[in-house]
Amino acid sequence: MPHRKAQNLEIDNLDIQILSILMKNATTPYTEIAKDLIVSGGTIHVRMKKLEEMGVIKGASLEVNPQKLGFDVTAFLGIFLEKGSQYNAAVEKLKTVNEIVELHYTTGSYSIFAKIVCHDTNHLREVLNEHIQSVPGIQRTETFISLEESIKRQISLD
Amino acid sequence: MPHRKAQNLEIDNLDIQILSILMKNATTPYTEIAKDLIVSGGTIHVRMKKLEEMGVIKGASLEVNPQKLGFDVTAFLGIFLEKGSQYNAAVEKLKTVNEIVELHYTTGSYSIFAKIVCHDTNHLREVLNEHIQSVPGIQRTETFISLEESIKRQISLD
DNA sequence: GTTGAAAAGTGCTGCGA
DNA sequence: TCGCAGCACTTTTCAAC
Repeated sequence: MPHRKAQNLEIDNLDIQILSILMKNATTPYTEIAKDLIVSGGTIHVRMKKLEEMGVIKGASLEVNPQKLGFDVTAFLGIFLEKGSQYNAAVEKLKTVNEIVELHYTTGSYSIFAKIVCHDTNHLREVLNEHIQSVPGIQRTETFISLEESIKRQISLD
Repeated sequence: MPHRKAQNLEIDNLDIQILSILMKNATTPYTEIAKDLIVSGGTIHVRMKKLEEMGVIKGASLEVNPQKLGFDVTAFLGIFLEKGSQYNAAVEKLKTVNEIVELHYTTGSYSIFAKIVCHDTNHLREVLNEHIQSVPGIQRTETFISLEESIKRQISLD
């Protein structure tokens, strides 16, 4: 097996600054970032490639406004499992429920914590009754409907 | 005031298909989308501009892996307020807490529901004690630490 | 509203320091 | 390892359908 190509796998201050700019606006041109940070465009490119290889960058995604697309109800679900060992099987079932956008295995009162986006309250009730509470192992759920999303942002690297 | 420029402000099937592709990978070139949907590149551009003006598209953001940047602890907080009327004042204070990435005004047991990302459990405790529980109007909080994020995706438009 | 091509700008790949 | 310059590609614009 050949020796792995030596390369710097640490994240330095320049990397952090690049990420910080792109996390606010992923469409910022490399040339503009380069100008701001007083380095060449090629350097930005090399750093981005390194960060991608390291797995720091998972990709870029388009942020849409769900309400404008007819998704008016965002809710959080606390899910109780009969036994913790049923987690993996339950998650596999829940992955097929498209309305679930986020799902965590958590400490505290609930076993599973999920975020769900639906068209309206009827749609929410339908998903809860027909697709979630029917999953084997799921005992009961508690629903928290979001009336207002006041903060939505990325982690700050500063 | 001049007459507003007439333009189609409805979202049709083509718009949905464009959004669907870009929500999976925001870096897909317009030319490739155009080829897939059998329209010209110019059309994709016009539609995207319309969707931006309509506020359907909020922007594009880089997805990073928080763990690789030293953020190992994700948690959800259920926050109890003394009075619901203190919501706005409390949110203003909480906006200054950088570790909070998402905050909702919810129905159910809690008044406020927040998602928080920290370096480690000590950092989490510090933020809770010093920056959150000290906010006027906040009575107490319940913490759910995420041990595993099993689902993280966007809403499906299909 | 859509098309197709031209113009402007960006991303990528060597070579040199 | 970084910076510069040329090439390939994408985005953007615009006249015409």
